[in-house]
Amino acid sequence: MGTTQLDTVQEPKYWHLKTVLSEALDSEFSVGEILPNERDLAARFGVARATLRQALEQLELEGRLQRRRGVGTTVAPPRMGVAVGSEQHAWPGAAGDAWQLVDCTVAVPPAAVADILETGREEQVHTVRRSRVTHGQHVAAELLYVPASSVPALSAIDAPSGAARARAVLRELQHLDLEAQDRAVELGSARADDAKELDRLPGAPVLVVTTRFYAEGRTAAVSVATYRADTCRLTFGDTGGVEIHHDSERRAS
Amino acid sequence: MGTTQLDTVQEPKYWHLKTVLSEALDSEFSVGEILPNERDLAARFGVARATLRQALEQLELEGRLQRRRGVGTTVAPPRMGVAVGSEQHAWPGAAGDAWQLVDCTVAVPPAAVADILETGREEQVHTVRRSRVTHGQHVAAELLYVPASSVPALSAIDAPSGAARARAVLRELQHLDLEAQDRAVELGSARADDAKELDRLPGAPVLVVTTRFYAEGRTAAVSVATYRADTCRLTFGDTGGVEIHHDSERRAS
DNA sequence: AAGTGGTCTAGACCACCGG
DNA sequence: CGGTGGTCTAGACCACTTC
Repeated sequence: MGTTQLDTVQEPKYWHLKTVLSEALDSEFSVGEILPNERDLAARFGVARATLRQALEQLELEGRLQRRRGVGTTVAPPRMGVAVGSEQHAWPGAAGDAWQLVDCTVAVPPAAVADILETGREEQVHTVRRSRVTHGQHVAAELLYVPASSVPALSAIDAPSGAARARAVLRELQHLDLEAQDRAVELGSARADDAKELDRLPGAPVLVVTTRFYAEGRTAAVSVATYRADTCRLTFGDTGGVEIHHDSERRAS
Repeated sequence: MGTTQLDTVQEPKYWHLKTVLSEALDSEFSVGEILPNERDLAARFGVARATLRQALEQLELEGRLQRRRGVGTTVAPPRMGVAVGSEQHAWPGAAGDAWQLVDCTVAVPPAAVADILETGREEQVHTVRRSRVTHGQHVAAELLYVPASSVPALSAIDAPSGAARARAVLRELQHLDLEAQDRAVELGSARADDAKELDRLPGAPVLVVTTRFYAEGRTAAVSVATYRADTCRLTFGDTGGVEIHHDSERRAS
C-alpha cells in the first residue's frame, strides 16, 4: 500500500484512514494476508496508534479484518452466509440442524426471557446450551430455554446431566405440535461466556437472534442465539417454495 | 448512582465500569434522563475519560444509551420492534408499506449489487431512495436497485425526476409477478449519506438488510436497507398463518 | 459564550502467542 | 523471550448545541 499523505480535510482522520486502508485491502492484499503491525502502520500514516486503531476497529466491524492478540491483523475472508430462516418450521434438535449439543442445566433465565415465557421471574427452566459450527468455524452460541411445563415427561431430578440431559429435553420437545415461530434480530455484545465459546474478546459485536416457539397456544420455548457479527451474514430463506441457487455460500479458507 | 470503587481485579476497567453503569441505569435512572457529563463521570469513577467513554460506547451499542454531541448522554428507551419479514411477499411500494419515497436517480450500483442483479458492473440502473419512519423515529434508509429490464415501460430519459420518477418505477414493478424473495442481515457501518439521514455520525453501527426480489426466473430488483442498530430490533414474522399477539411493540417517548 | 460529546496525541504497561 | 494487539492515562483541541 502506498504511503499516501492524509490530506488536511474536515473529515476525521480515522475515517479517511479507514477509506484508504479499505481500498488498499481491495487492491493490494489477499485473504489471510498479515498486515504490518499497528505501530508501524500508525507511523507510516503519521498518526497516533489510537487513531489508527479506530480505523482498524471499523474495518473489523465490517468484517474486512480479523485481529488477534499476540498474533496480528489479517485480511478476513468474505462473510459466510448462515441460514437462520430455518427451512420450514421445526423444533430445535430436528434431524441434523447444524447445532451441536453442549450441555443442559436447570436455572432461572434472564428476566427478559422469563417475561416472554410467561414463567415467573424466579422460576427455573431447562437451559440447553448448543453451539453452531459452519464451514469449520465456530459461528454461534445458543441458549435454549424450555419451561418444565413444555416437557412434562421429564422430571427435574431424575434426568441425567450434561449432553444426555440436553438430548432428553430436545427429544421431549418434538412431541409437541409446533404451531408457529417468531424471530427477532438485534445487535448486542458478547457476554464473557459466549465470547469464550466464539473465540472473541468479551464485548465483541454479535447478532442476537431470539426465536420464540409456539405450541398449544402458548410460548413453549425460547432460543437466544448469539452469532459473531464480524464473520456472519444471516440469511432468511423466504423463497415461497421456489428453489433459488446462490453462488454466494462460499468462504475461502 | 453510588460512587462504588472499582476493585482491582483482572478484568478490564471499562468492562467493569460498563457493568456498574448498566446496573445503575436499571435501578436509578428512567428513560430519557440525562446522565452527568463524561468528564464528571470519569472523575467520579476515578478513570480517564477515554476509559469511561469505552464503557459508554458499549452501552450505546447495546441500545441502553443515546449520546448526542453538544447535548449530552441520555437513557435510551427499549429498542423498538421493526417488522422486516414483510407480511407475505410483496413488491416495495405495495399499499402502505411503511416506506416513504425520497427520490430516484439512474446510476451505476456498487459492484456487489451489480453482481447480484447480474447486470454489468458499469451498467446503470434505477436507484430509488426511500426512508422509513416508525413511531416518529427515523429508523432506516433504503436504496432499491431496479434494472431497466425490470421496468421496460420506463424510458430512462422521458421519466420525470425525483419522487415522481420513484413512484413510476415502483408502479411498473407491481406489474411483474413476484415469485420469491430472499433476505440477509449483517452488521455494517453507516456511510456518510445514510448517517445523515438517520441522524447519526458516519460509521455508526447499522443492520444492513439485503433483499433480493425474484420475478420471471431472475433477480428483478435488490433492496439494501440500512437500519439504526442502536434503536432497532428487526422482527421476522414466521408465524405460519397463526395470529400472534405481542405486548412488546412499545416504545416510550 | 459555555457546555457537551467527538477526535487526537504520545506515551505507558499488560495479556497473549509464538518460536 | 520478543512481538502482537488490548488497555489505560492525562492531557489538548474541535464541532456542535443551547442559551
